[in-house]
Amino acid sequence: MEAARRRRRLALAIGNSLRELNSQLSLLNYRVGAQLELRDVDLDCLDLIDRLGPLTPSELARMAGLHPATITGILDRLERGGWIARERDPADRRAVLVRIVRERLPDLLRLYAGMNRSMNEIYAGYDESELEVIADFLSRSAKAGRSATDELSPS
Amino acid sequence: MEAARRRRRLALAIGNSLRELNSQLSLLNYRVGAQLELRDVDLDCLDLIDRLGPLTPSELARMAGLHPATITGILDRLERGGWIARERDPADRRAVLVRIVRERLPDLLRLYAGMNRSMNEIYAGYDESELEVIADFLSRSAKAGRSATDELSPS
DNA sequence: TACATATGGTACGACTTTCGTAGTATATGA
DNA sequence: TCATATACTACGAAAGTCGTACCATATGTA
Repeated sequence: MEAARRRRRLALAIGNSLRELNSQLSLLNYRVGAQLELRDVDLDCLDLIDRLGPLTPSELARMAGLHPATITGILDRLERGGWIARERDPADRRAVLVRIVRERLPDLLRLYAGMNRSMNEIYAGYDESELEVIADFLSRSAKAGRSATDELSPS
Repeated sequence: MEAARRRRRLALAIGNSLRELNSQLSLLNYRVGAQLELRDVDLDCLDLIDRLGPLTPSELARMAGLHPATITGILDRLERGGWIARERDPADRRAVLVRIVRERLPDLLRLYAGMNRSMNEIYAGYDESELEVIADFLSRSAKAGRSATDELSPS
């Protein structure tokens, strides 16, 4: 069947692009981190803190798959740079709540400005239904990534 | 304009999914690396070696944005695990050519099997023209990532 | 050819990061 | 009230990173 072969070829192309995109975004994060004197794992954590709101170091450790003591070091660096703040949890005074310092965010976004501009240009080339297909695909893929990761972890 | 707002919302959703996908794939790589007693940077390099064929440590250092001496350590780990082989370049006997050991690849792919299965299920939900849109989008995004990274590097 | 200079890779050592363990503070349950 | 569990971090050992130096080889010049 000719159609099946075309589909296989497309799936392969998607997989390769996904791999390369992942590789490029990792490298971009690495470079951004270097500019800010942060490690890429620091930026990963900062992203999680931004997306998942104020959370405790333990939760962050679980989400990032890192040892709690490692998180301490990462938070030390992020705090020293003024990217996050550590606050006591009023409900549980053993716990610490990590929150992002929003005033500092523009300094980070500035470094992603080039990427954002390019992405906006790319969006402009698609009509609304195509954008919906893309959004849907990415959302499903992210979910697939989450499941695959969970399967691998011995938790 | 209603349409413009819908487009903005879709662009935002795509950006968020992309961010989360990147985060998830990084985490997946990290977990896969842990299973193989490799660092995630090792896997990044292995991926580059796989995609860009046999290359020298210097080229790899440039592609990965790492110090040449760091590459030595990474290659040592990869070689010790049997993932790559170092060979003298017949054309330039100072140089070393790093090539991937294909026989060892299944051990790596096995760990990505869950992700691959999920992705295949996702592909199955789209028709051919939709897959083309997705492939095109990802390819452009990867290229955008490459440009954005190059802009940030002081090379 | 002979020599100076440039380049590729790695060994070495200083510095940093990571993570297992232990310790302190607080919470929970009997 | 006391025992136990949990949250976080300090500390130290082990590993990773990277600037420098070094050796081998290549390239350019006389």
